[in-house]
Amino acid sequence: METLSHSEEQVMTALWDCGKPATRREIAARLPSGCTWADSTVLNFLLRLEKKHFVRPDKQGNKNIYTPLVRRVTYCGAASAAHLQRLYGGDLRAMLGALADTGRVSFTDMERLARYLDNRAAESPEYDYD
Amino acid sequence: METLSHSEEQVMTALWDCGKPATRREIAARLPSGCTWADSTVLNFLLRLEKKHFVRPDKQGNKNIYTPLVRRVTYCGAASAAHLQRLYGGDLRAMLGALADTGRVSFTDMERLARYLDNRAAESPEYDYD
DNA sequence: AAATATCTTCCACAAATGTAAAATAAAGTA
DNA sequence: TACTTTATTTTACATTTGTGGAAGATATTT
Repeated sequence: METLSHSEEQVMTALWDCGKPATRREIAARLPSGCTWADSTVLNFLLRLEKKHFVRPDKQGNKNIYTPLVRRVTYCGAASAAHLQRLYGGDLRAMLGALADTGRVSFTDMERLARYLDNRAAESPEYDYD
Repeated sequence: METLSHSEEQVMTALWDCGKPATRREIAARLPSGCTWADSTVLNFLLRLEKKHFVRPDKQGNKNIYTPLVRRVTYCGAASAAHLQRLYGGDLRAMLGALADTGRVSFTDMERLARYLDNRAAESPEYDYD
């Protein structure tokens, strides 16, 4: 799969967050609060995402409605797998440990996660492929 | 913290993997197997890492011995937190789900992880900061 | 010492990225 | 219809990244 820059990822994330095809204004509204990009900057990223076949713009009058062409879980899964490989050699526990140490992922989060994984384990034998 | 490019991250990862200060040859030997970088490419990345204060080269005769100046867990934790925020709005479960769906992280891995988290929860009350 | 092999640093250059102004087009409005 | 607003597309340009050759410095061998 084609790769995205961090900025492009943020725009895709905003679009995915919209939950349905969206205009550039709706997308911009979902960008992280601190974001100060000019209108044309956002539009330009959308152009580049179109070139990379990540979105399709549909003309509605003079406006564009953007539809994601890649599923979030597909792209993000691949990106996270690459990240995991590059930084931790694929060791998931190492990543979780590093995240915990930042303090930005709390013990409570981890606990919830553990419960989630336990459930997933119990209910989803289809993931047993190794 | 200063940010690194993917290539620079790979070089840092290789250095961290060495477990101790290392020469550029030792570092290069730890790069992912498929890597075809020319010698001067690796050296150049090390130069850039030096500019960014991620490594310190100590001359040993004409050779350089490179020492990491940033702890792996520090950099990787921050990088992963940023990744998590950018792609999943900070939702760790979403990331784990996406990873599981790639098939590159197996159910067994997840199970092991769940046990690890449970233990961490039991043994490390110092992580209870929220 | 001369020749040879190693190392590192400097330079170069194309491609990608971040950022946005200028140009163009379409739509709404006085 | 002429003016104003809003959208999109083009173009621009500095910075960073990926990649490695050329040049300079040090050591090793004959």
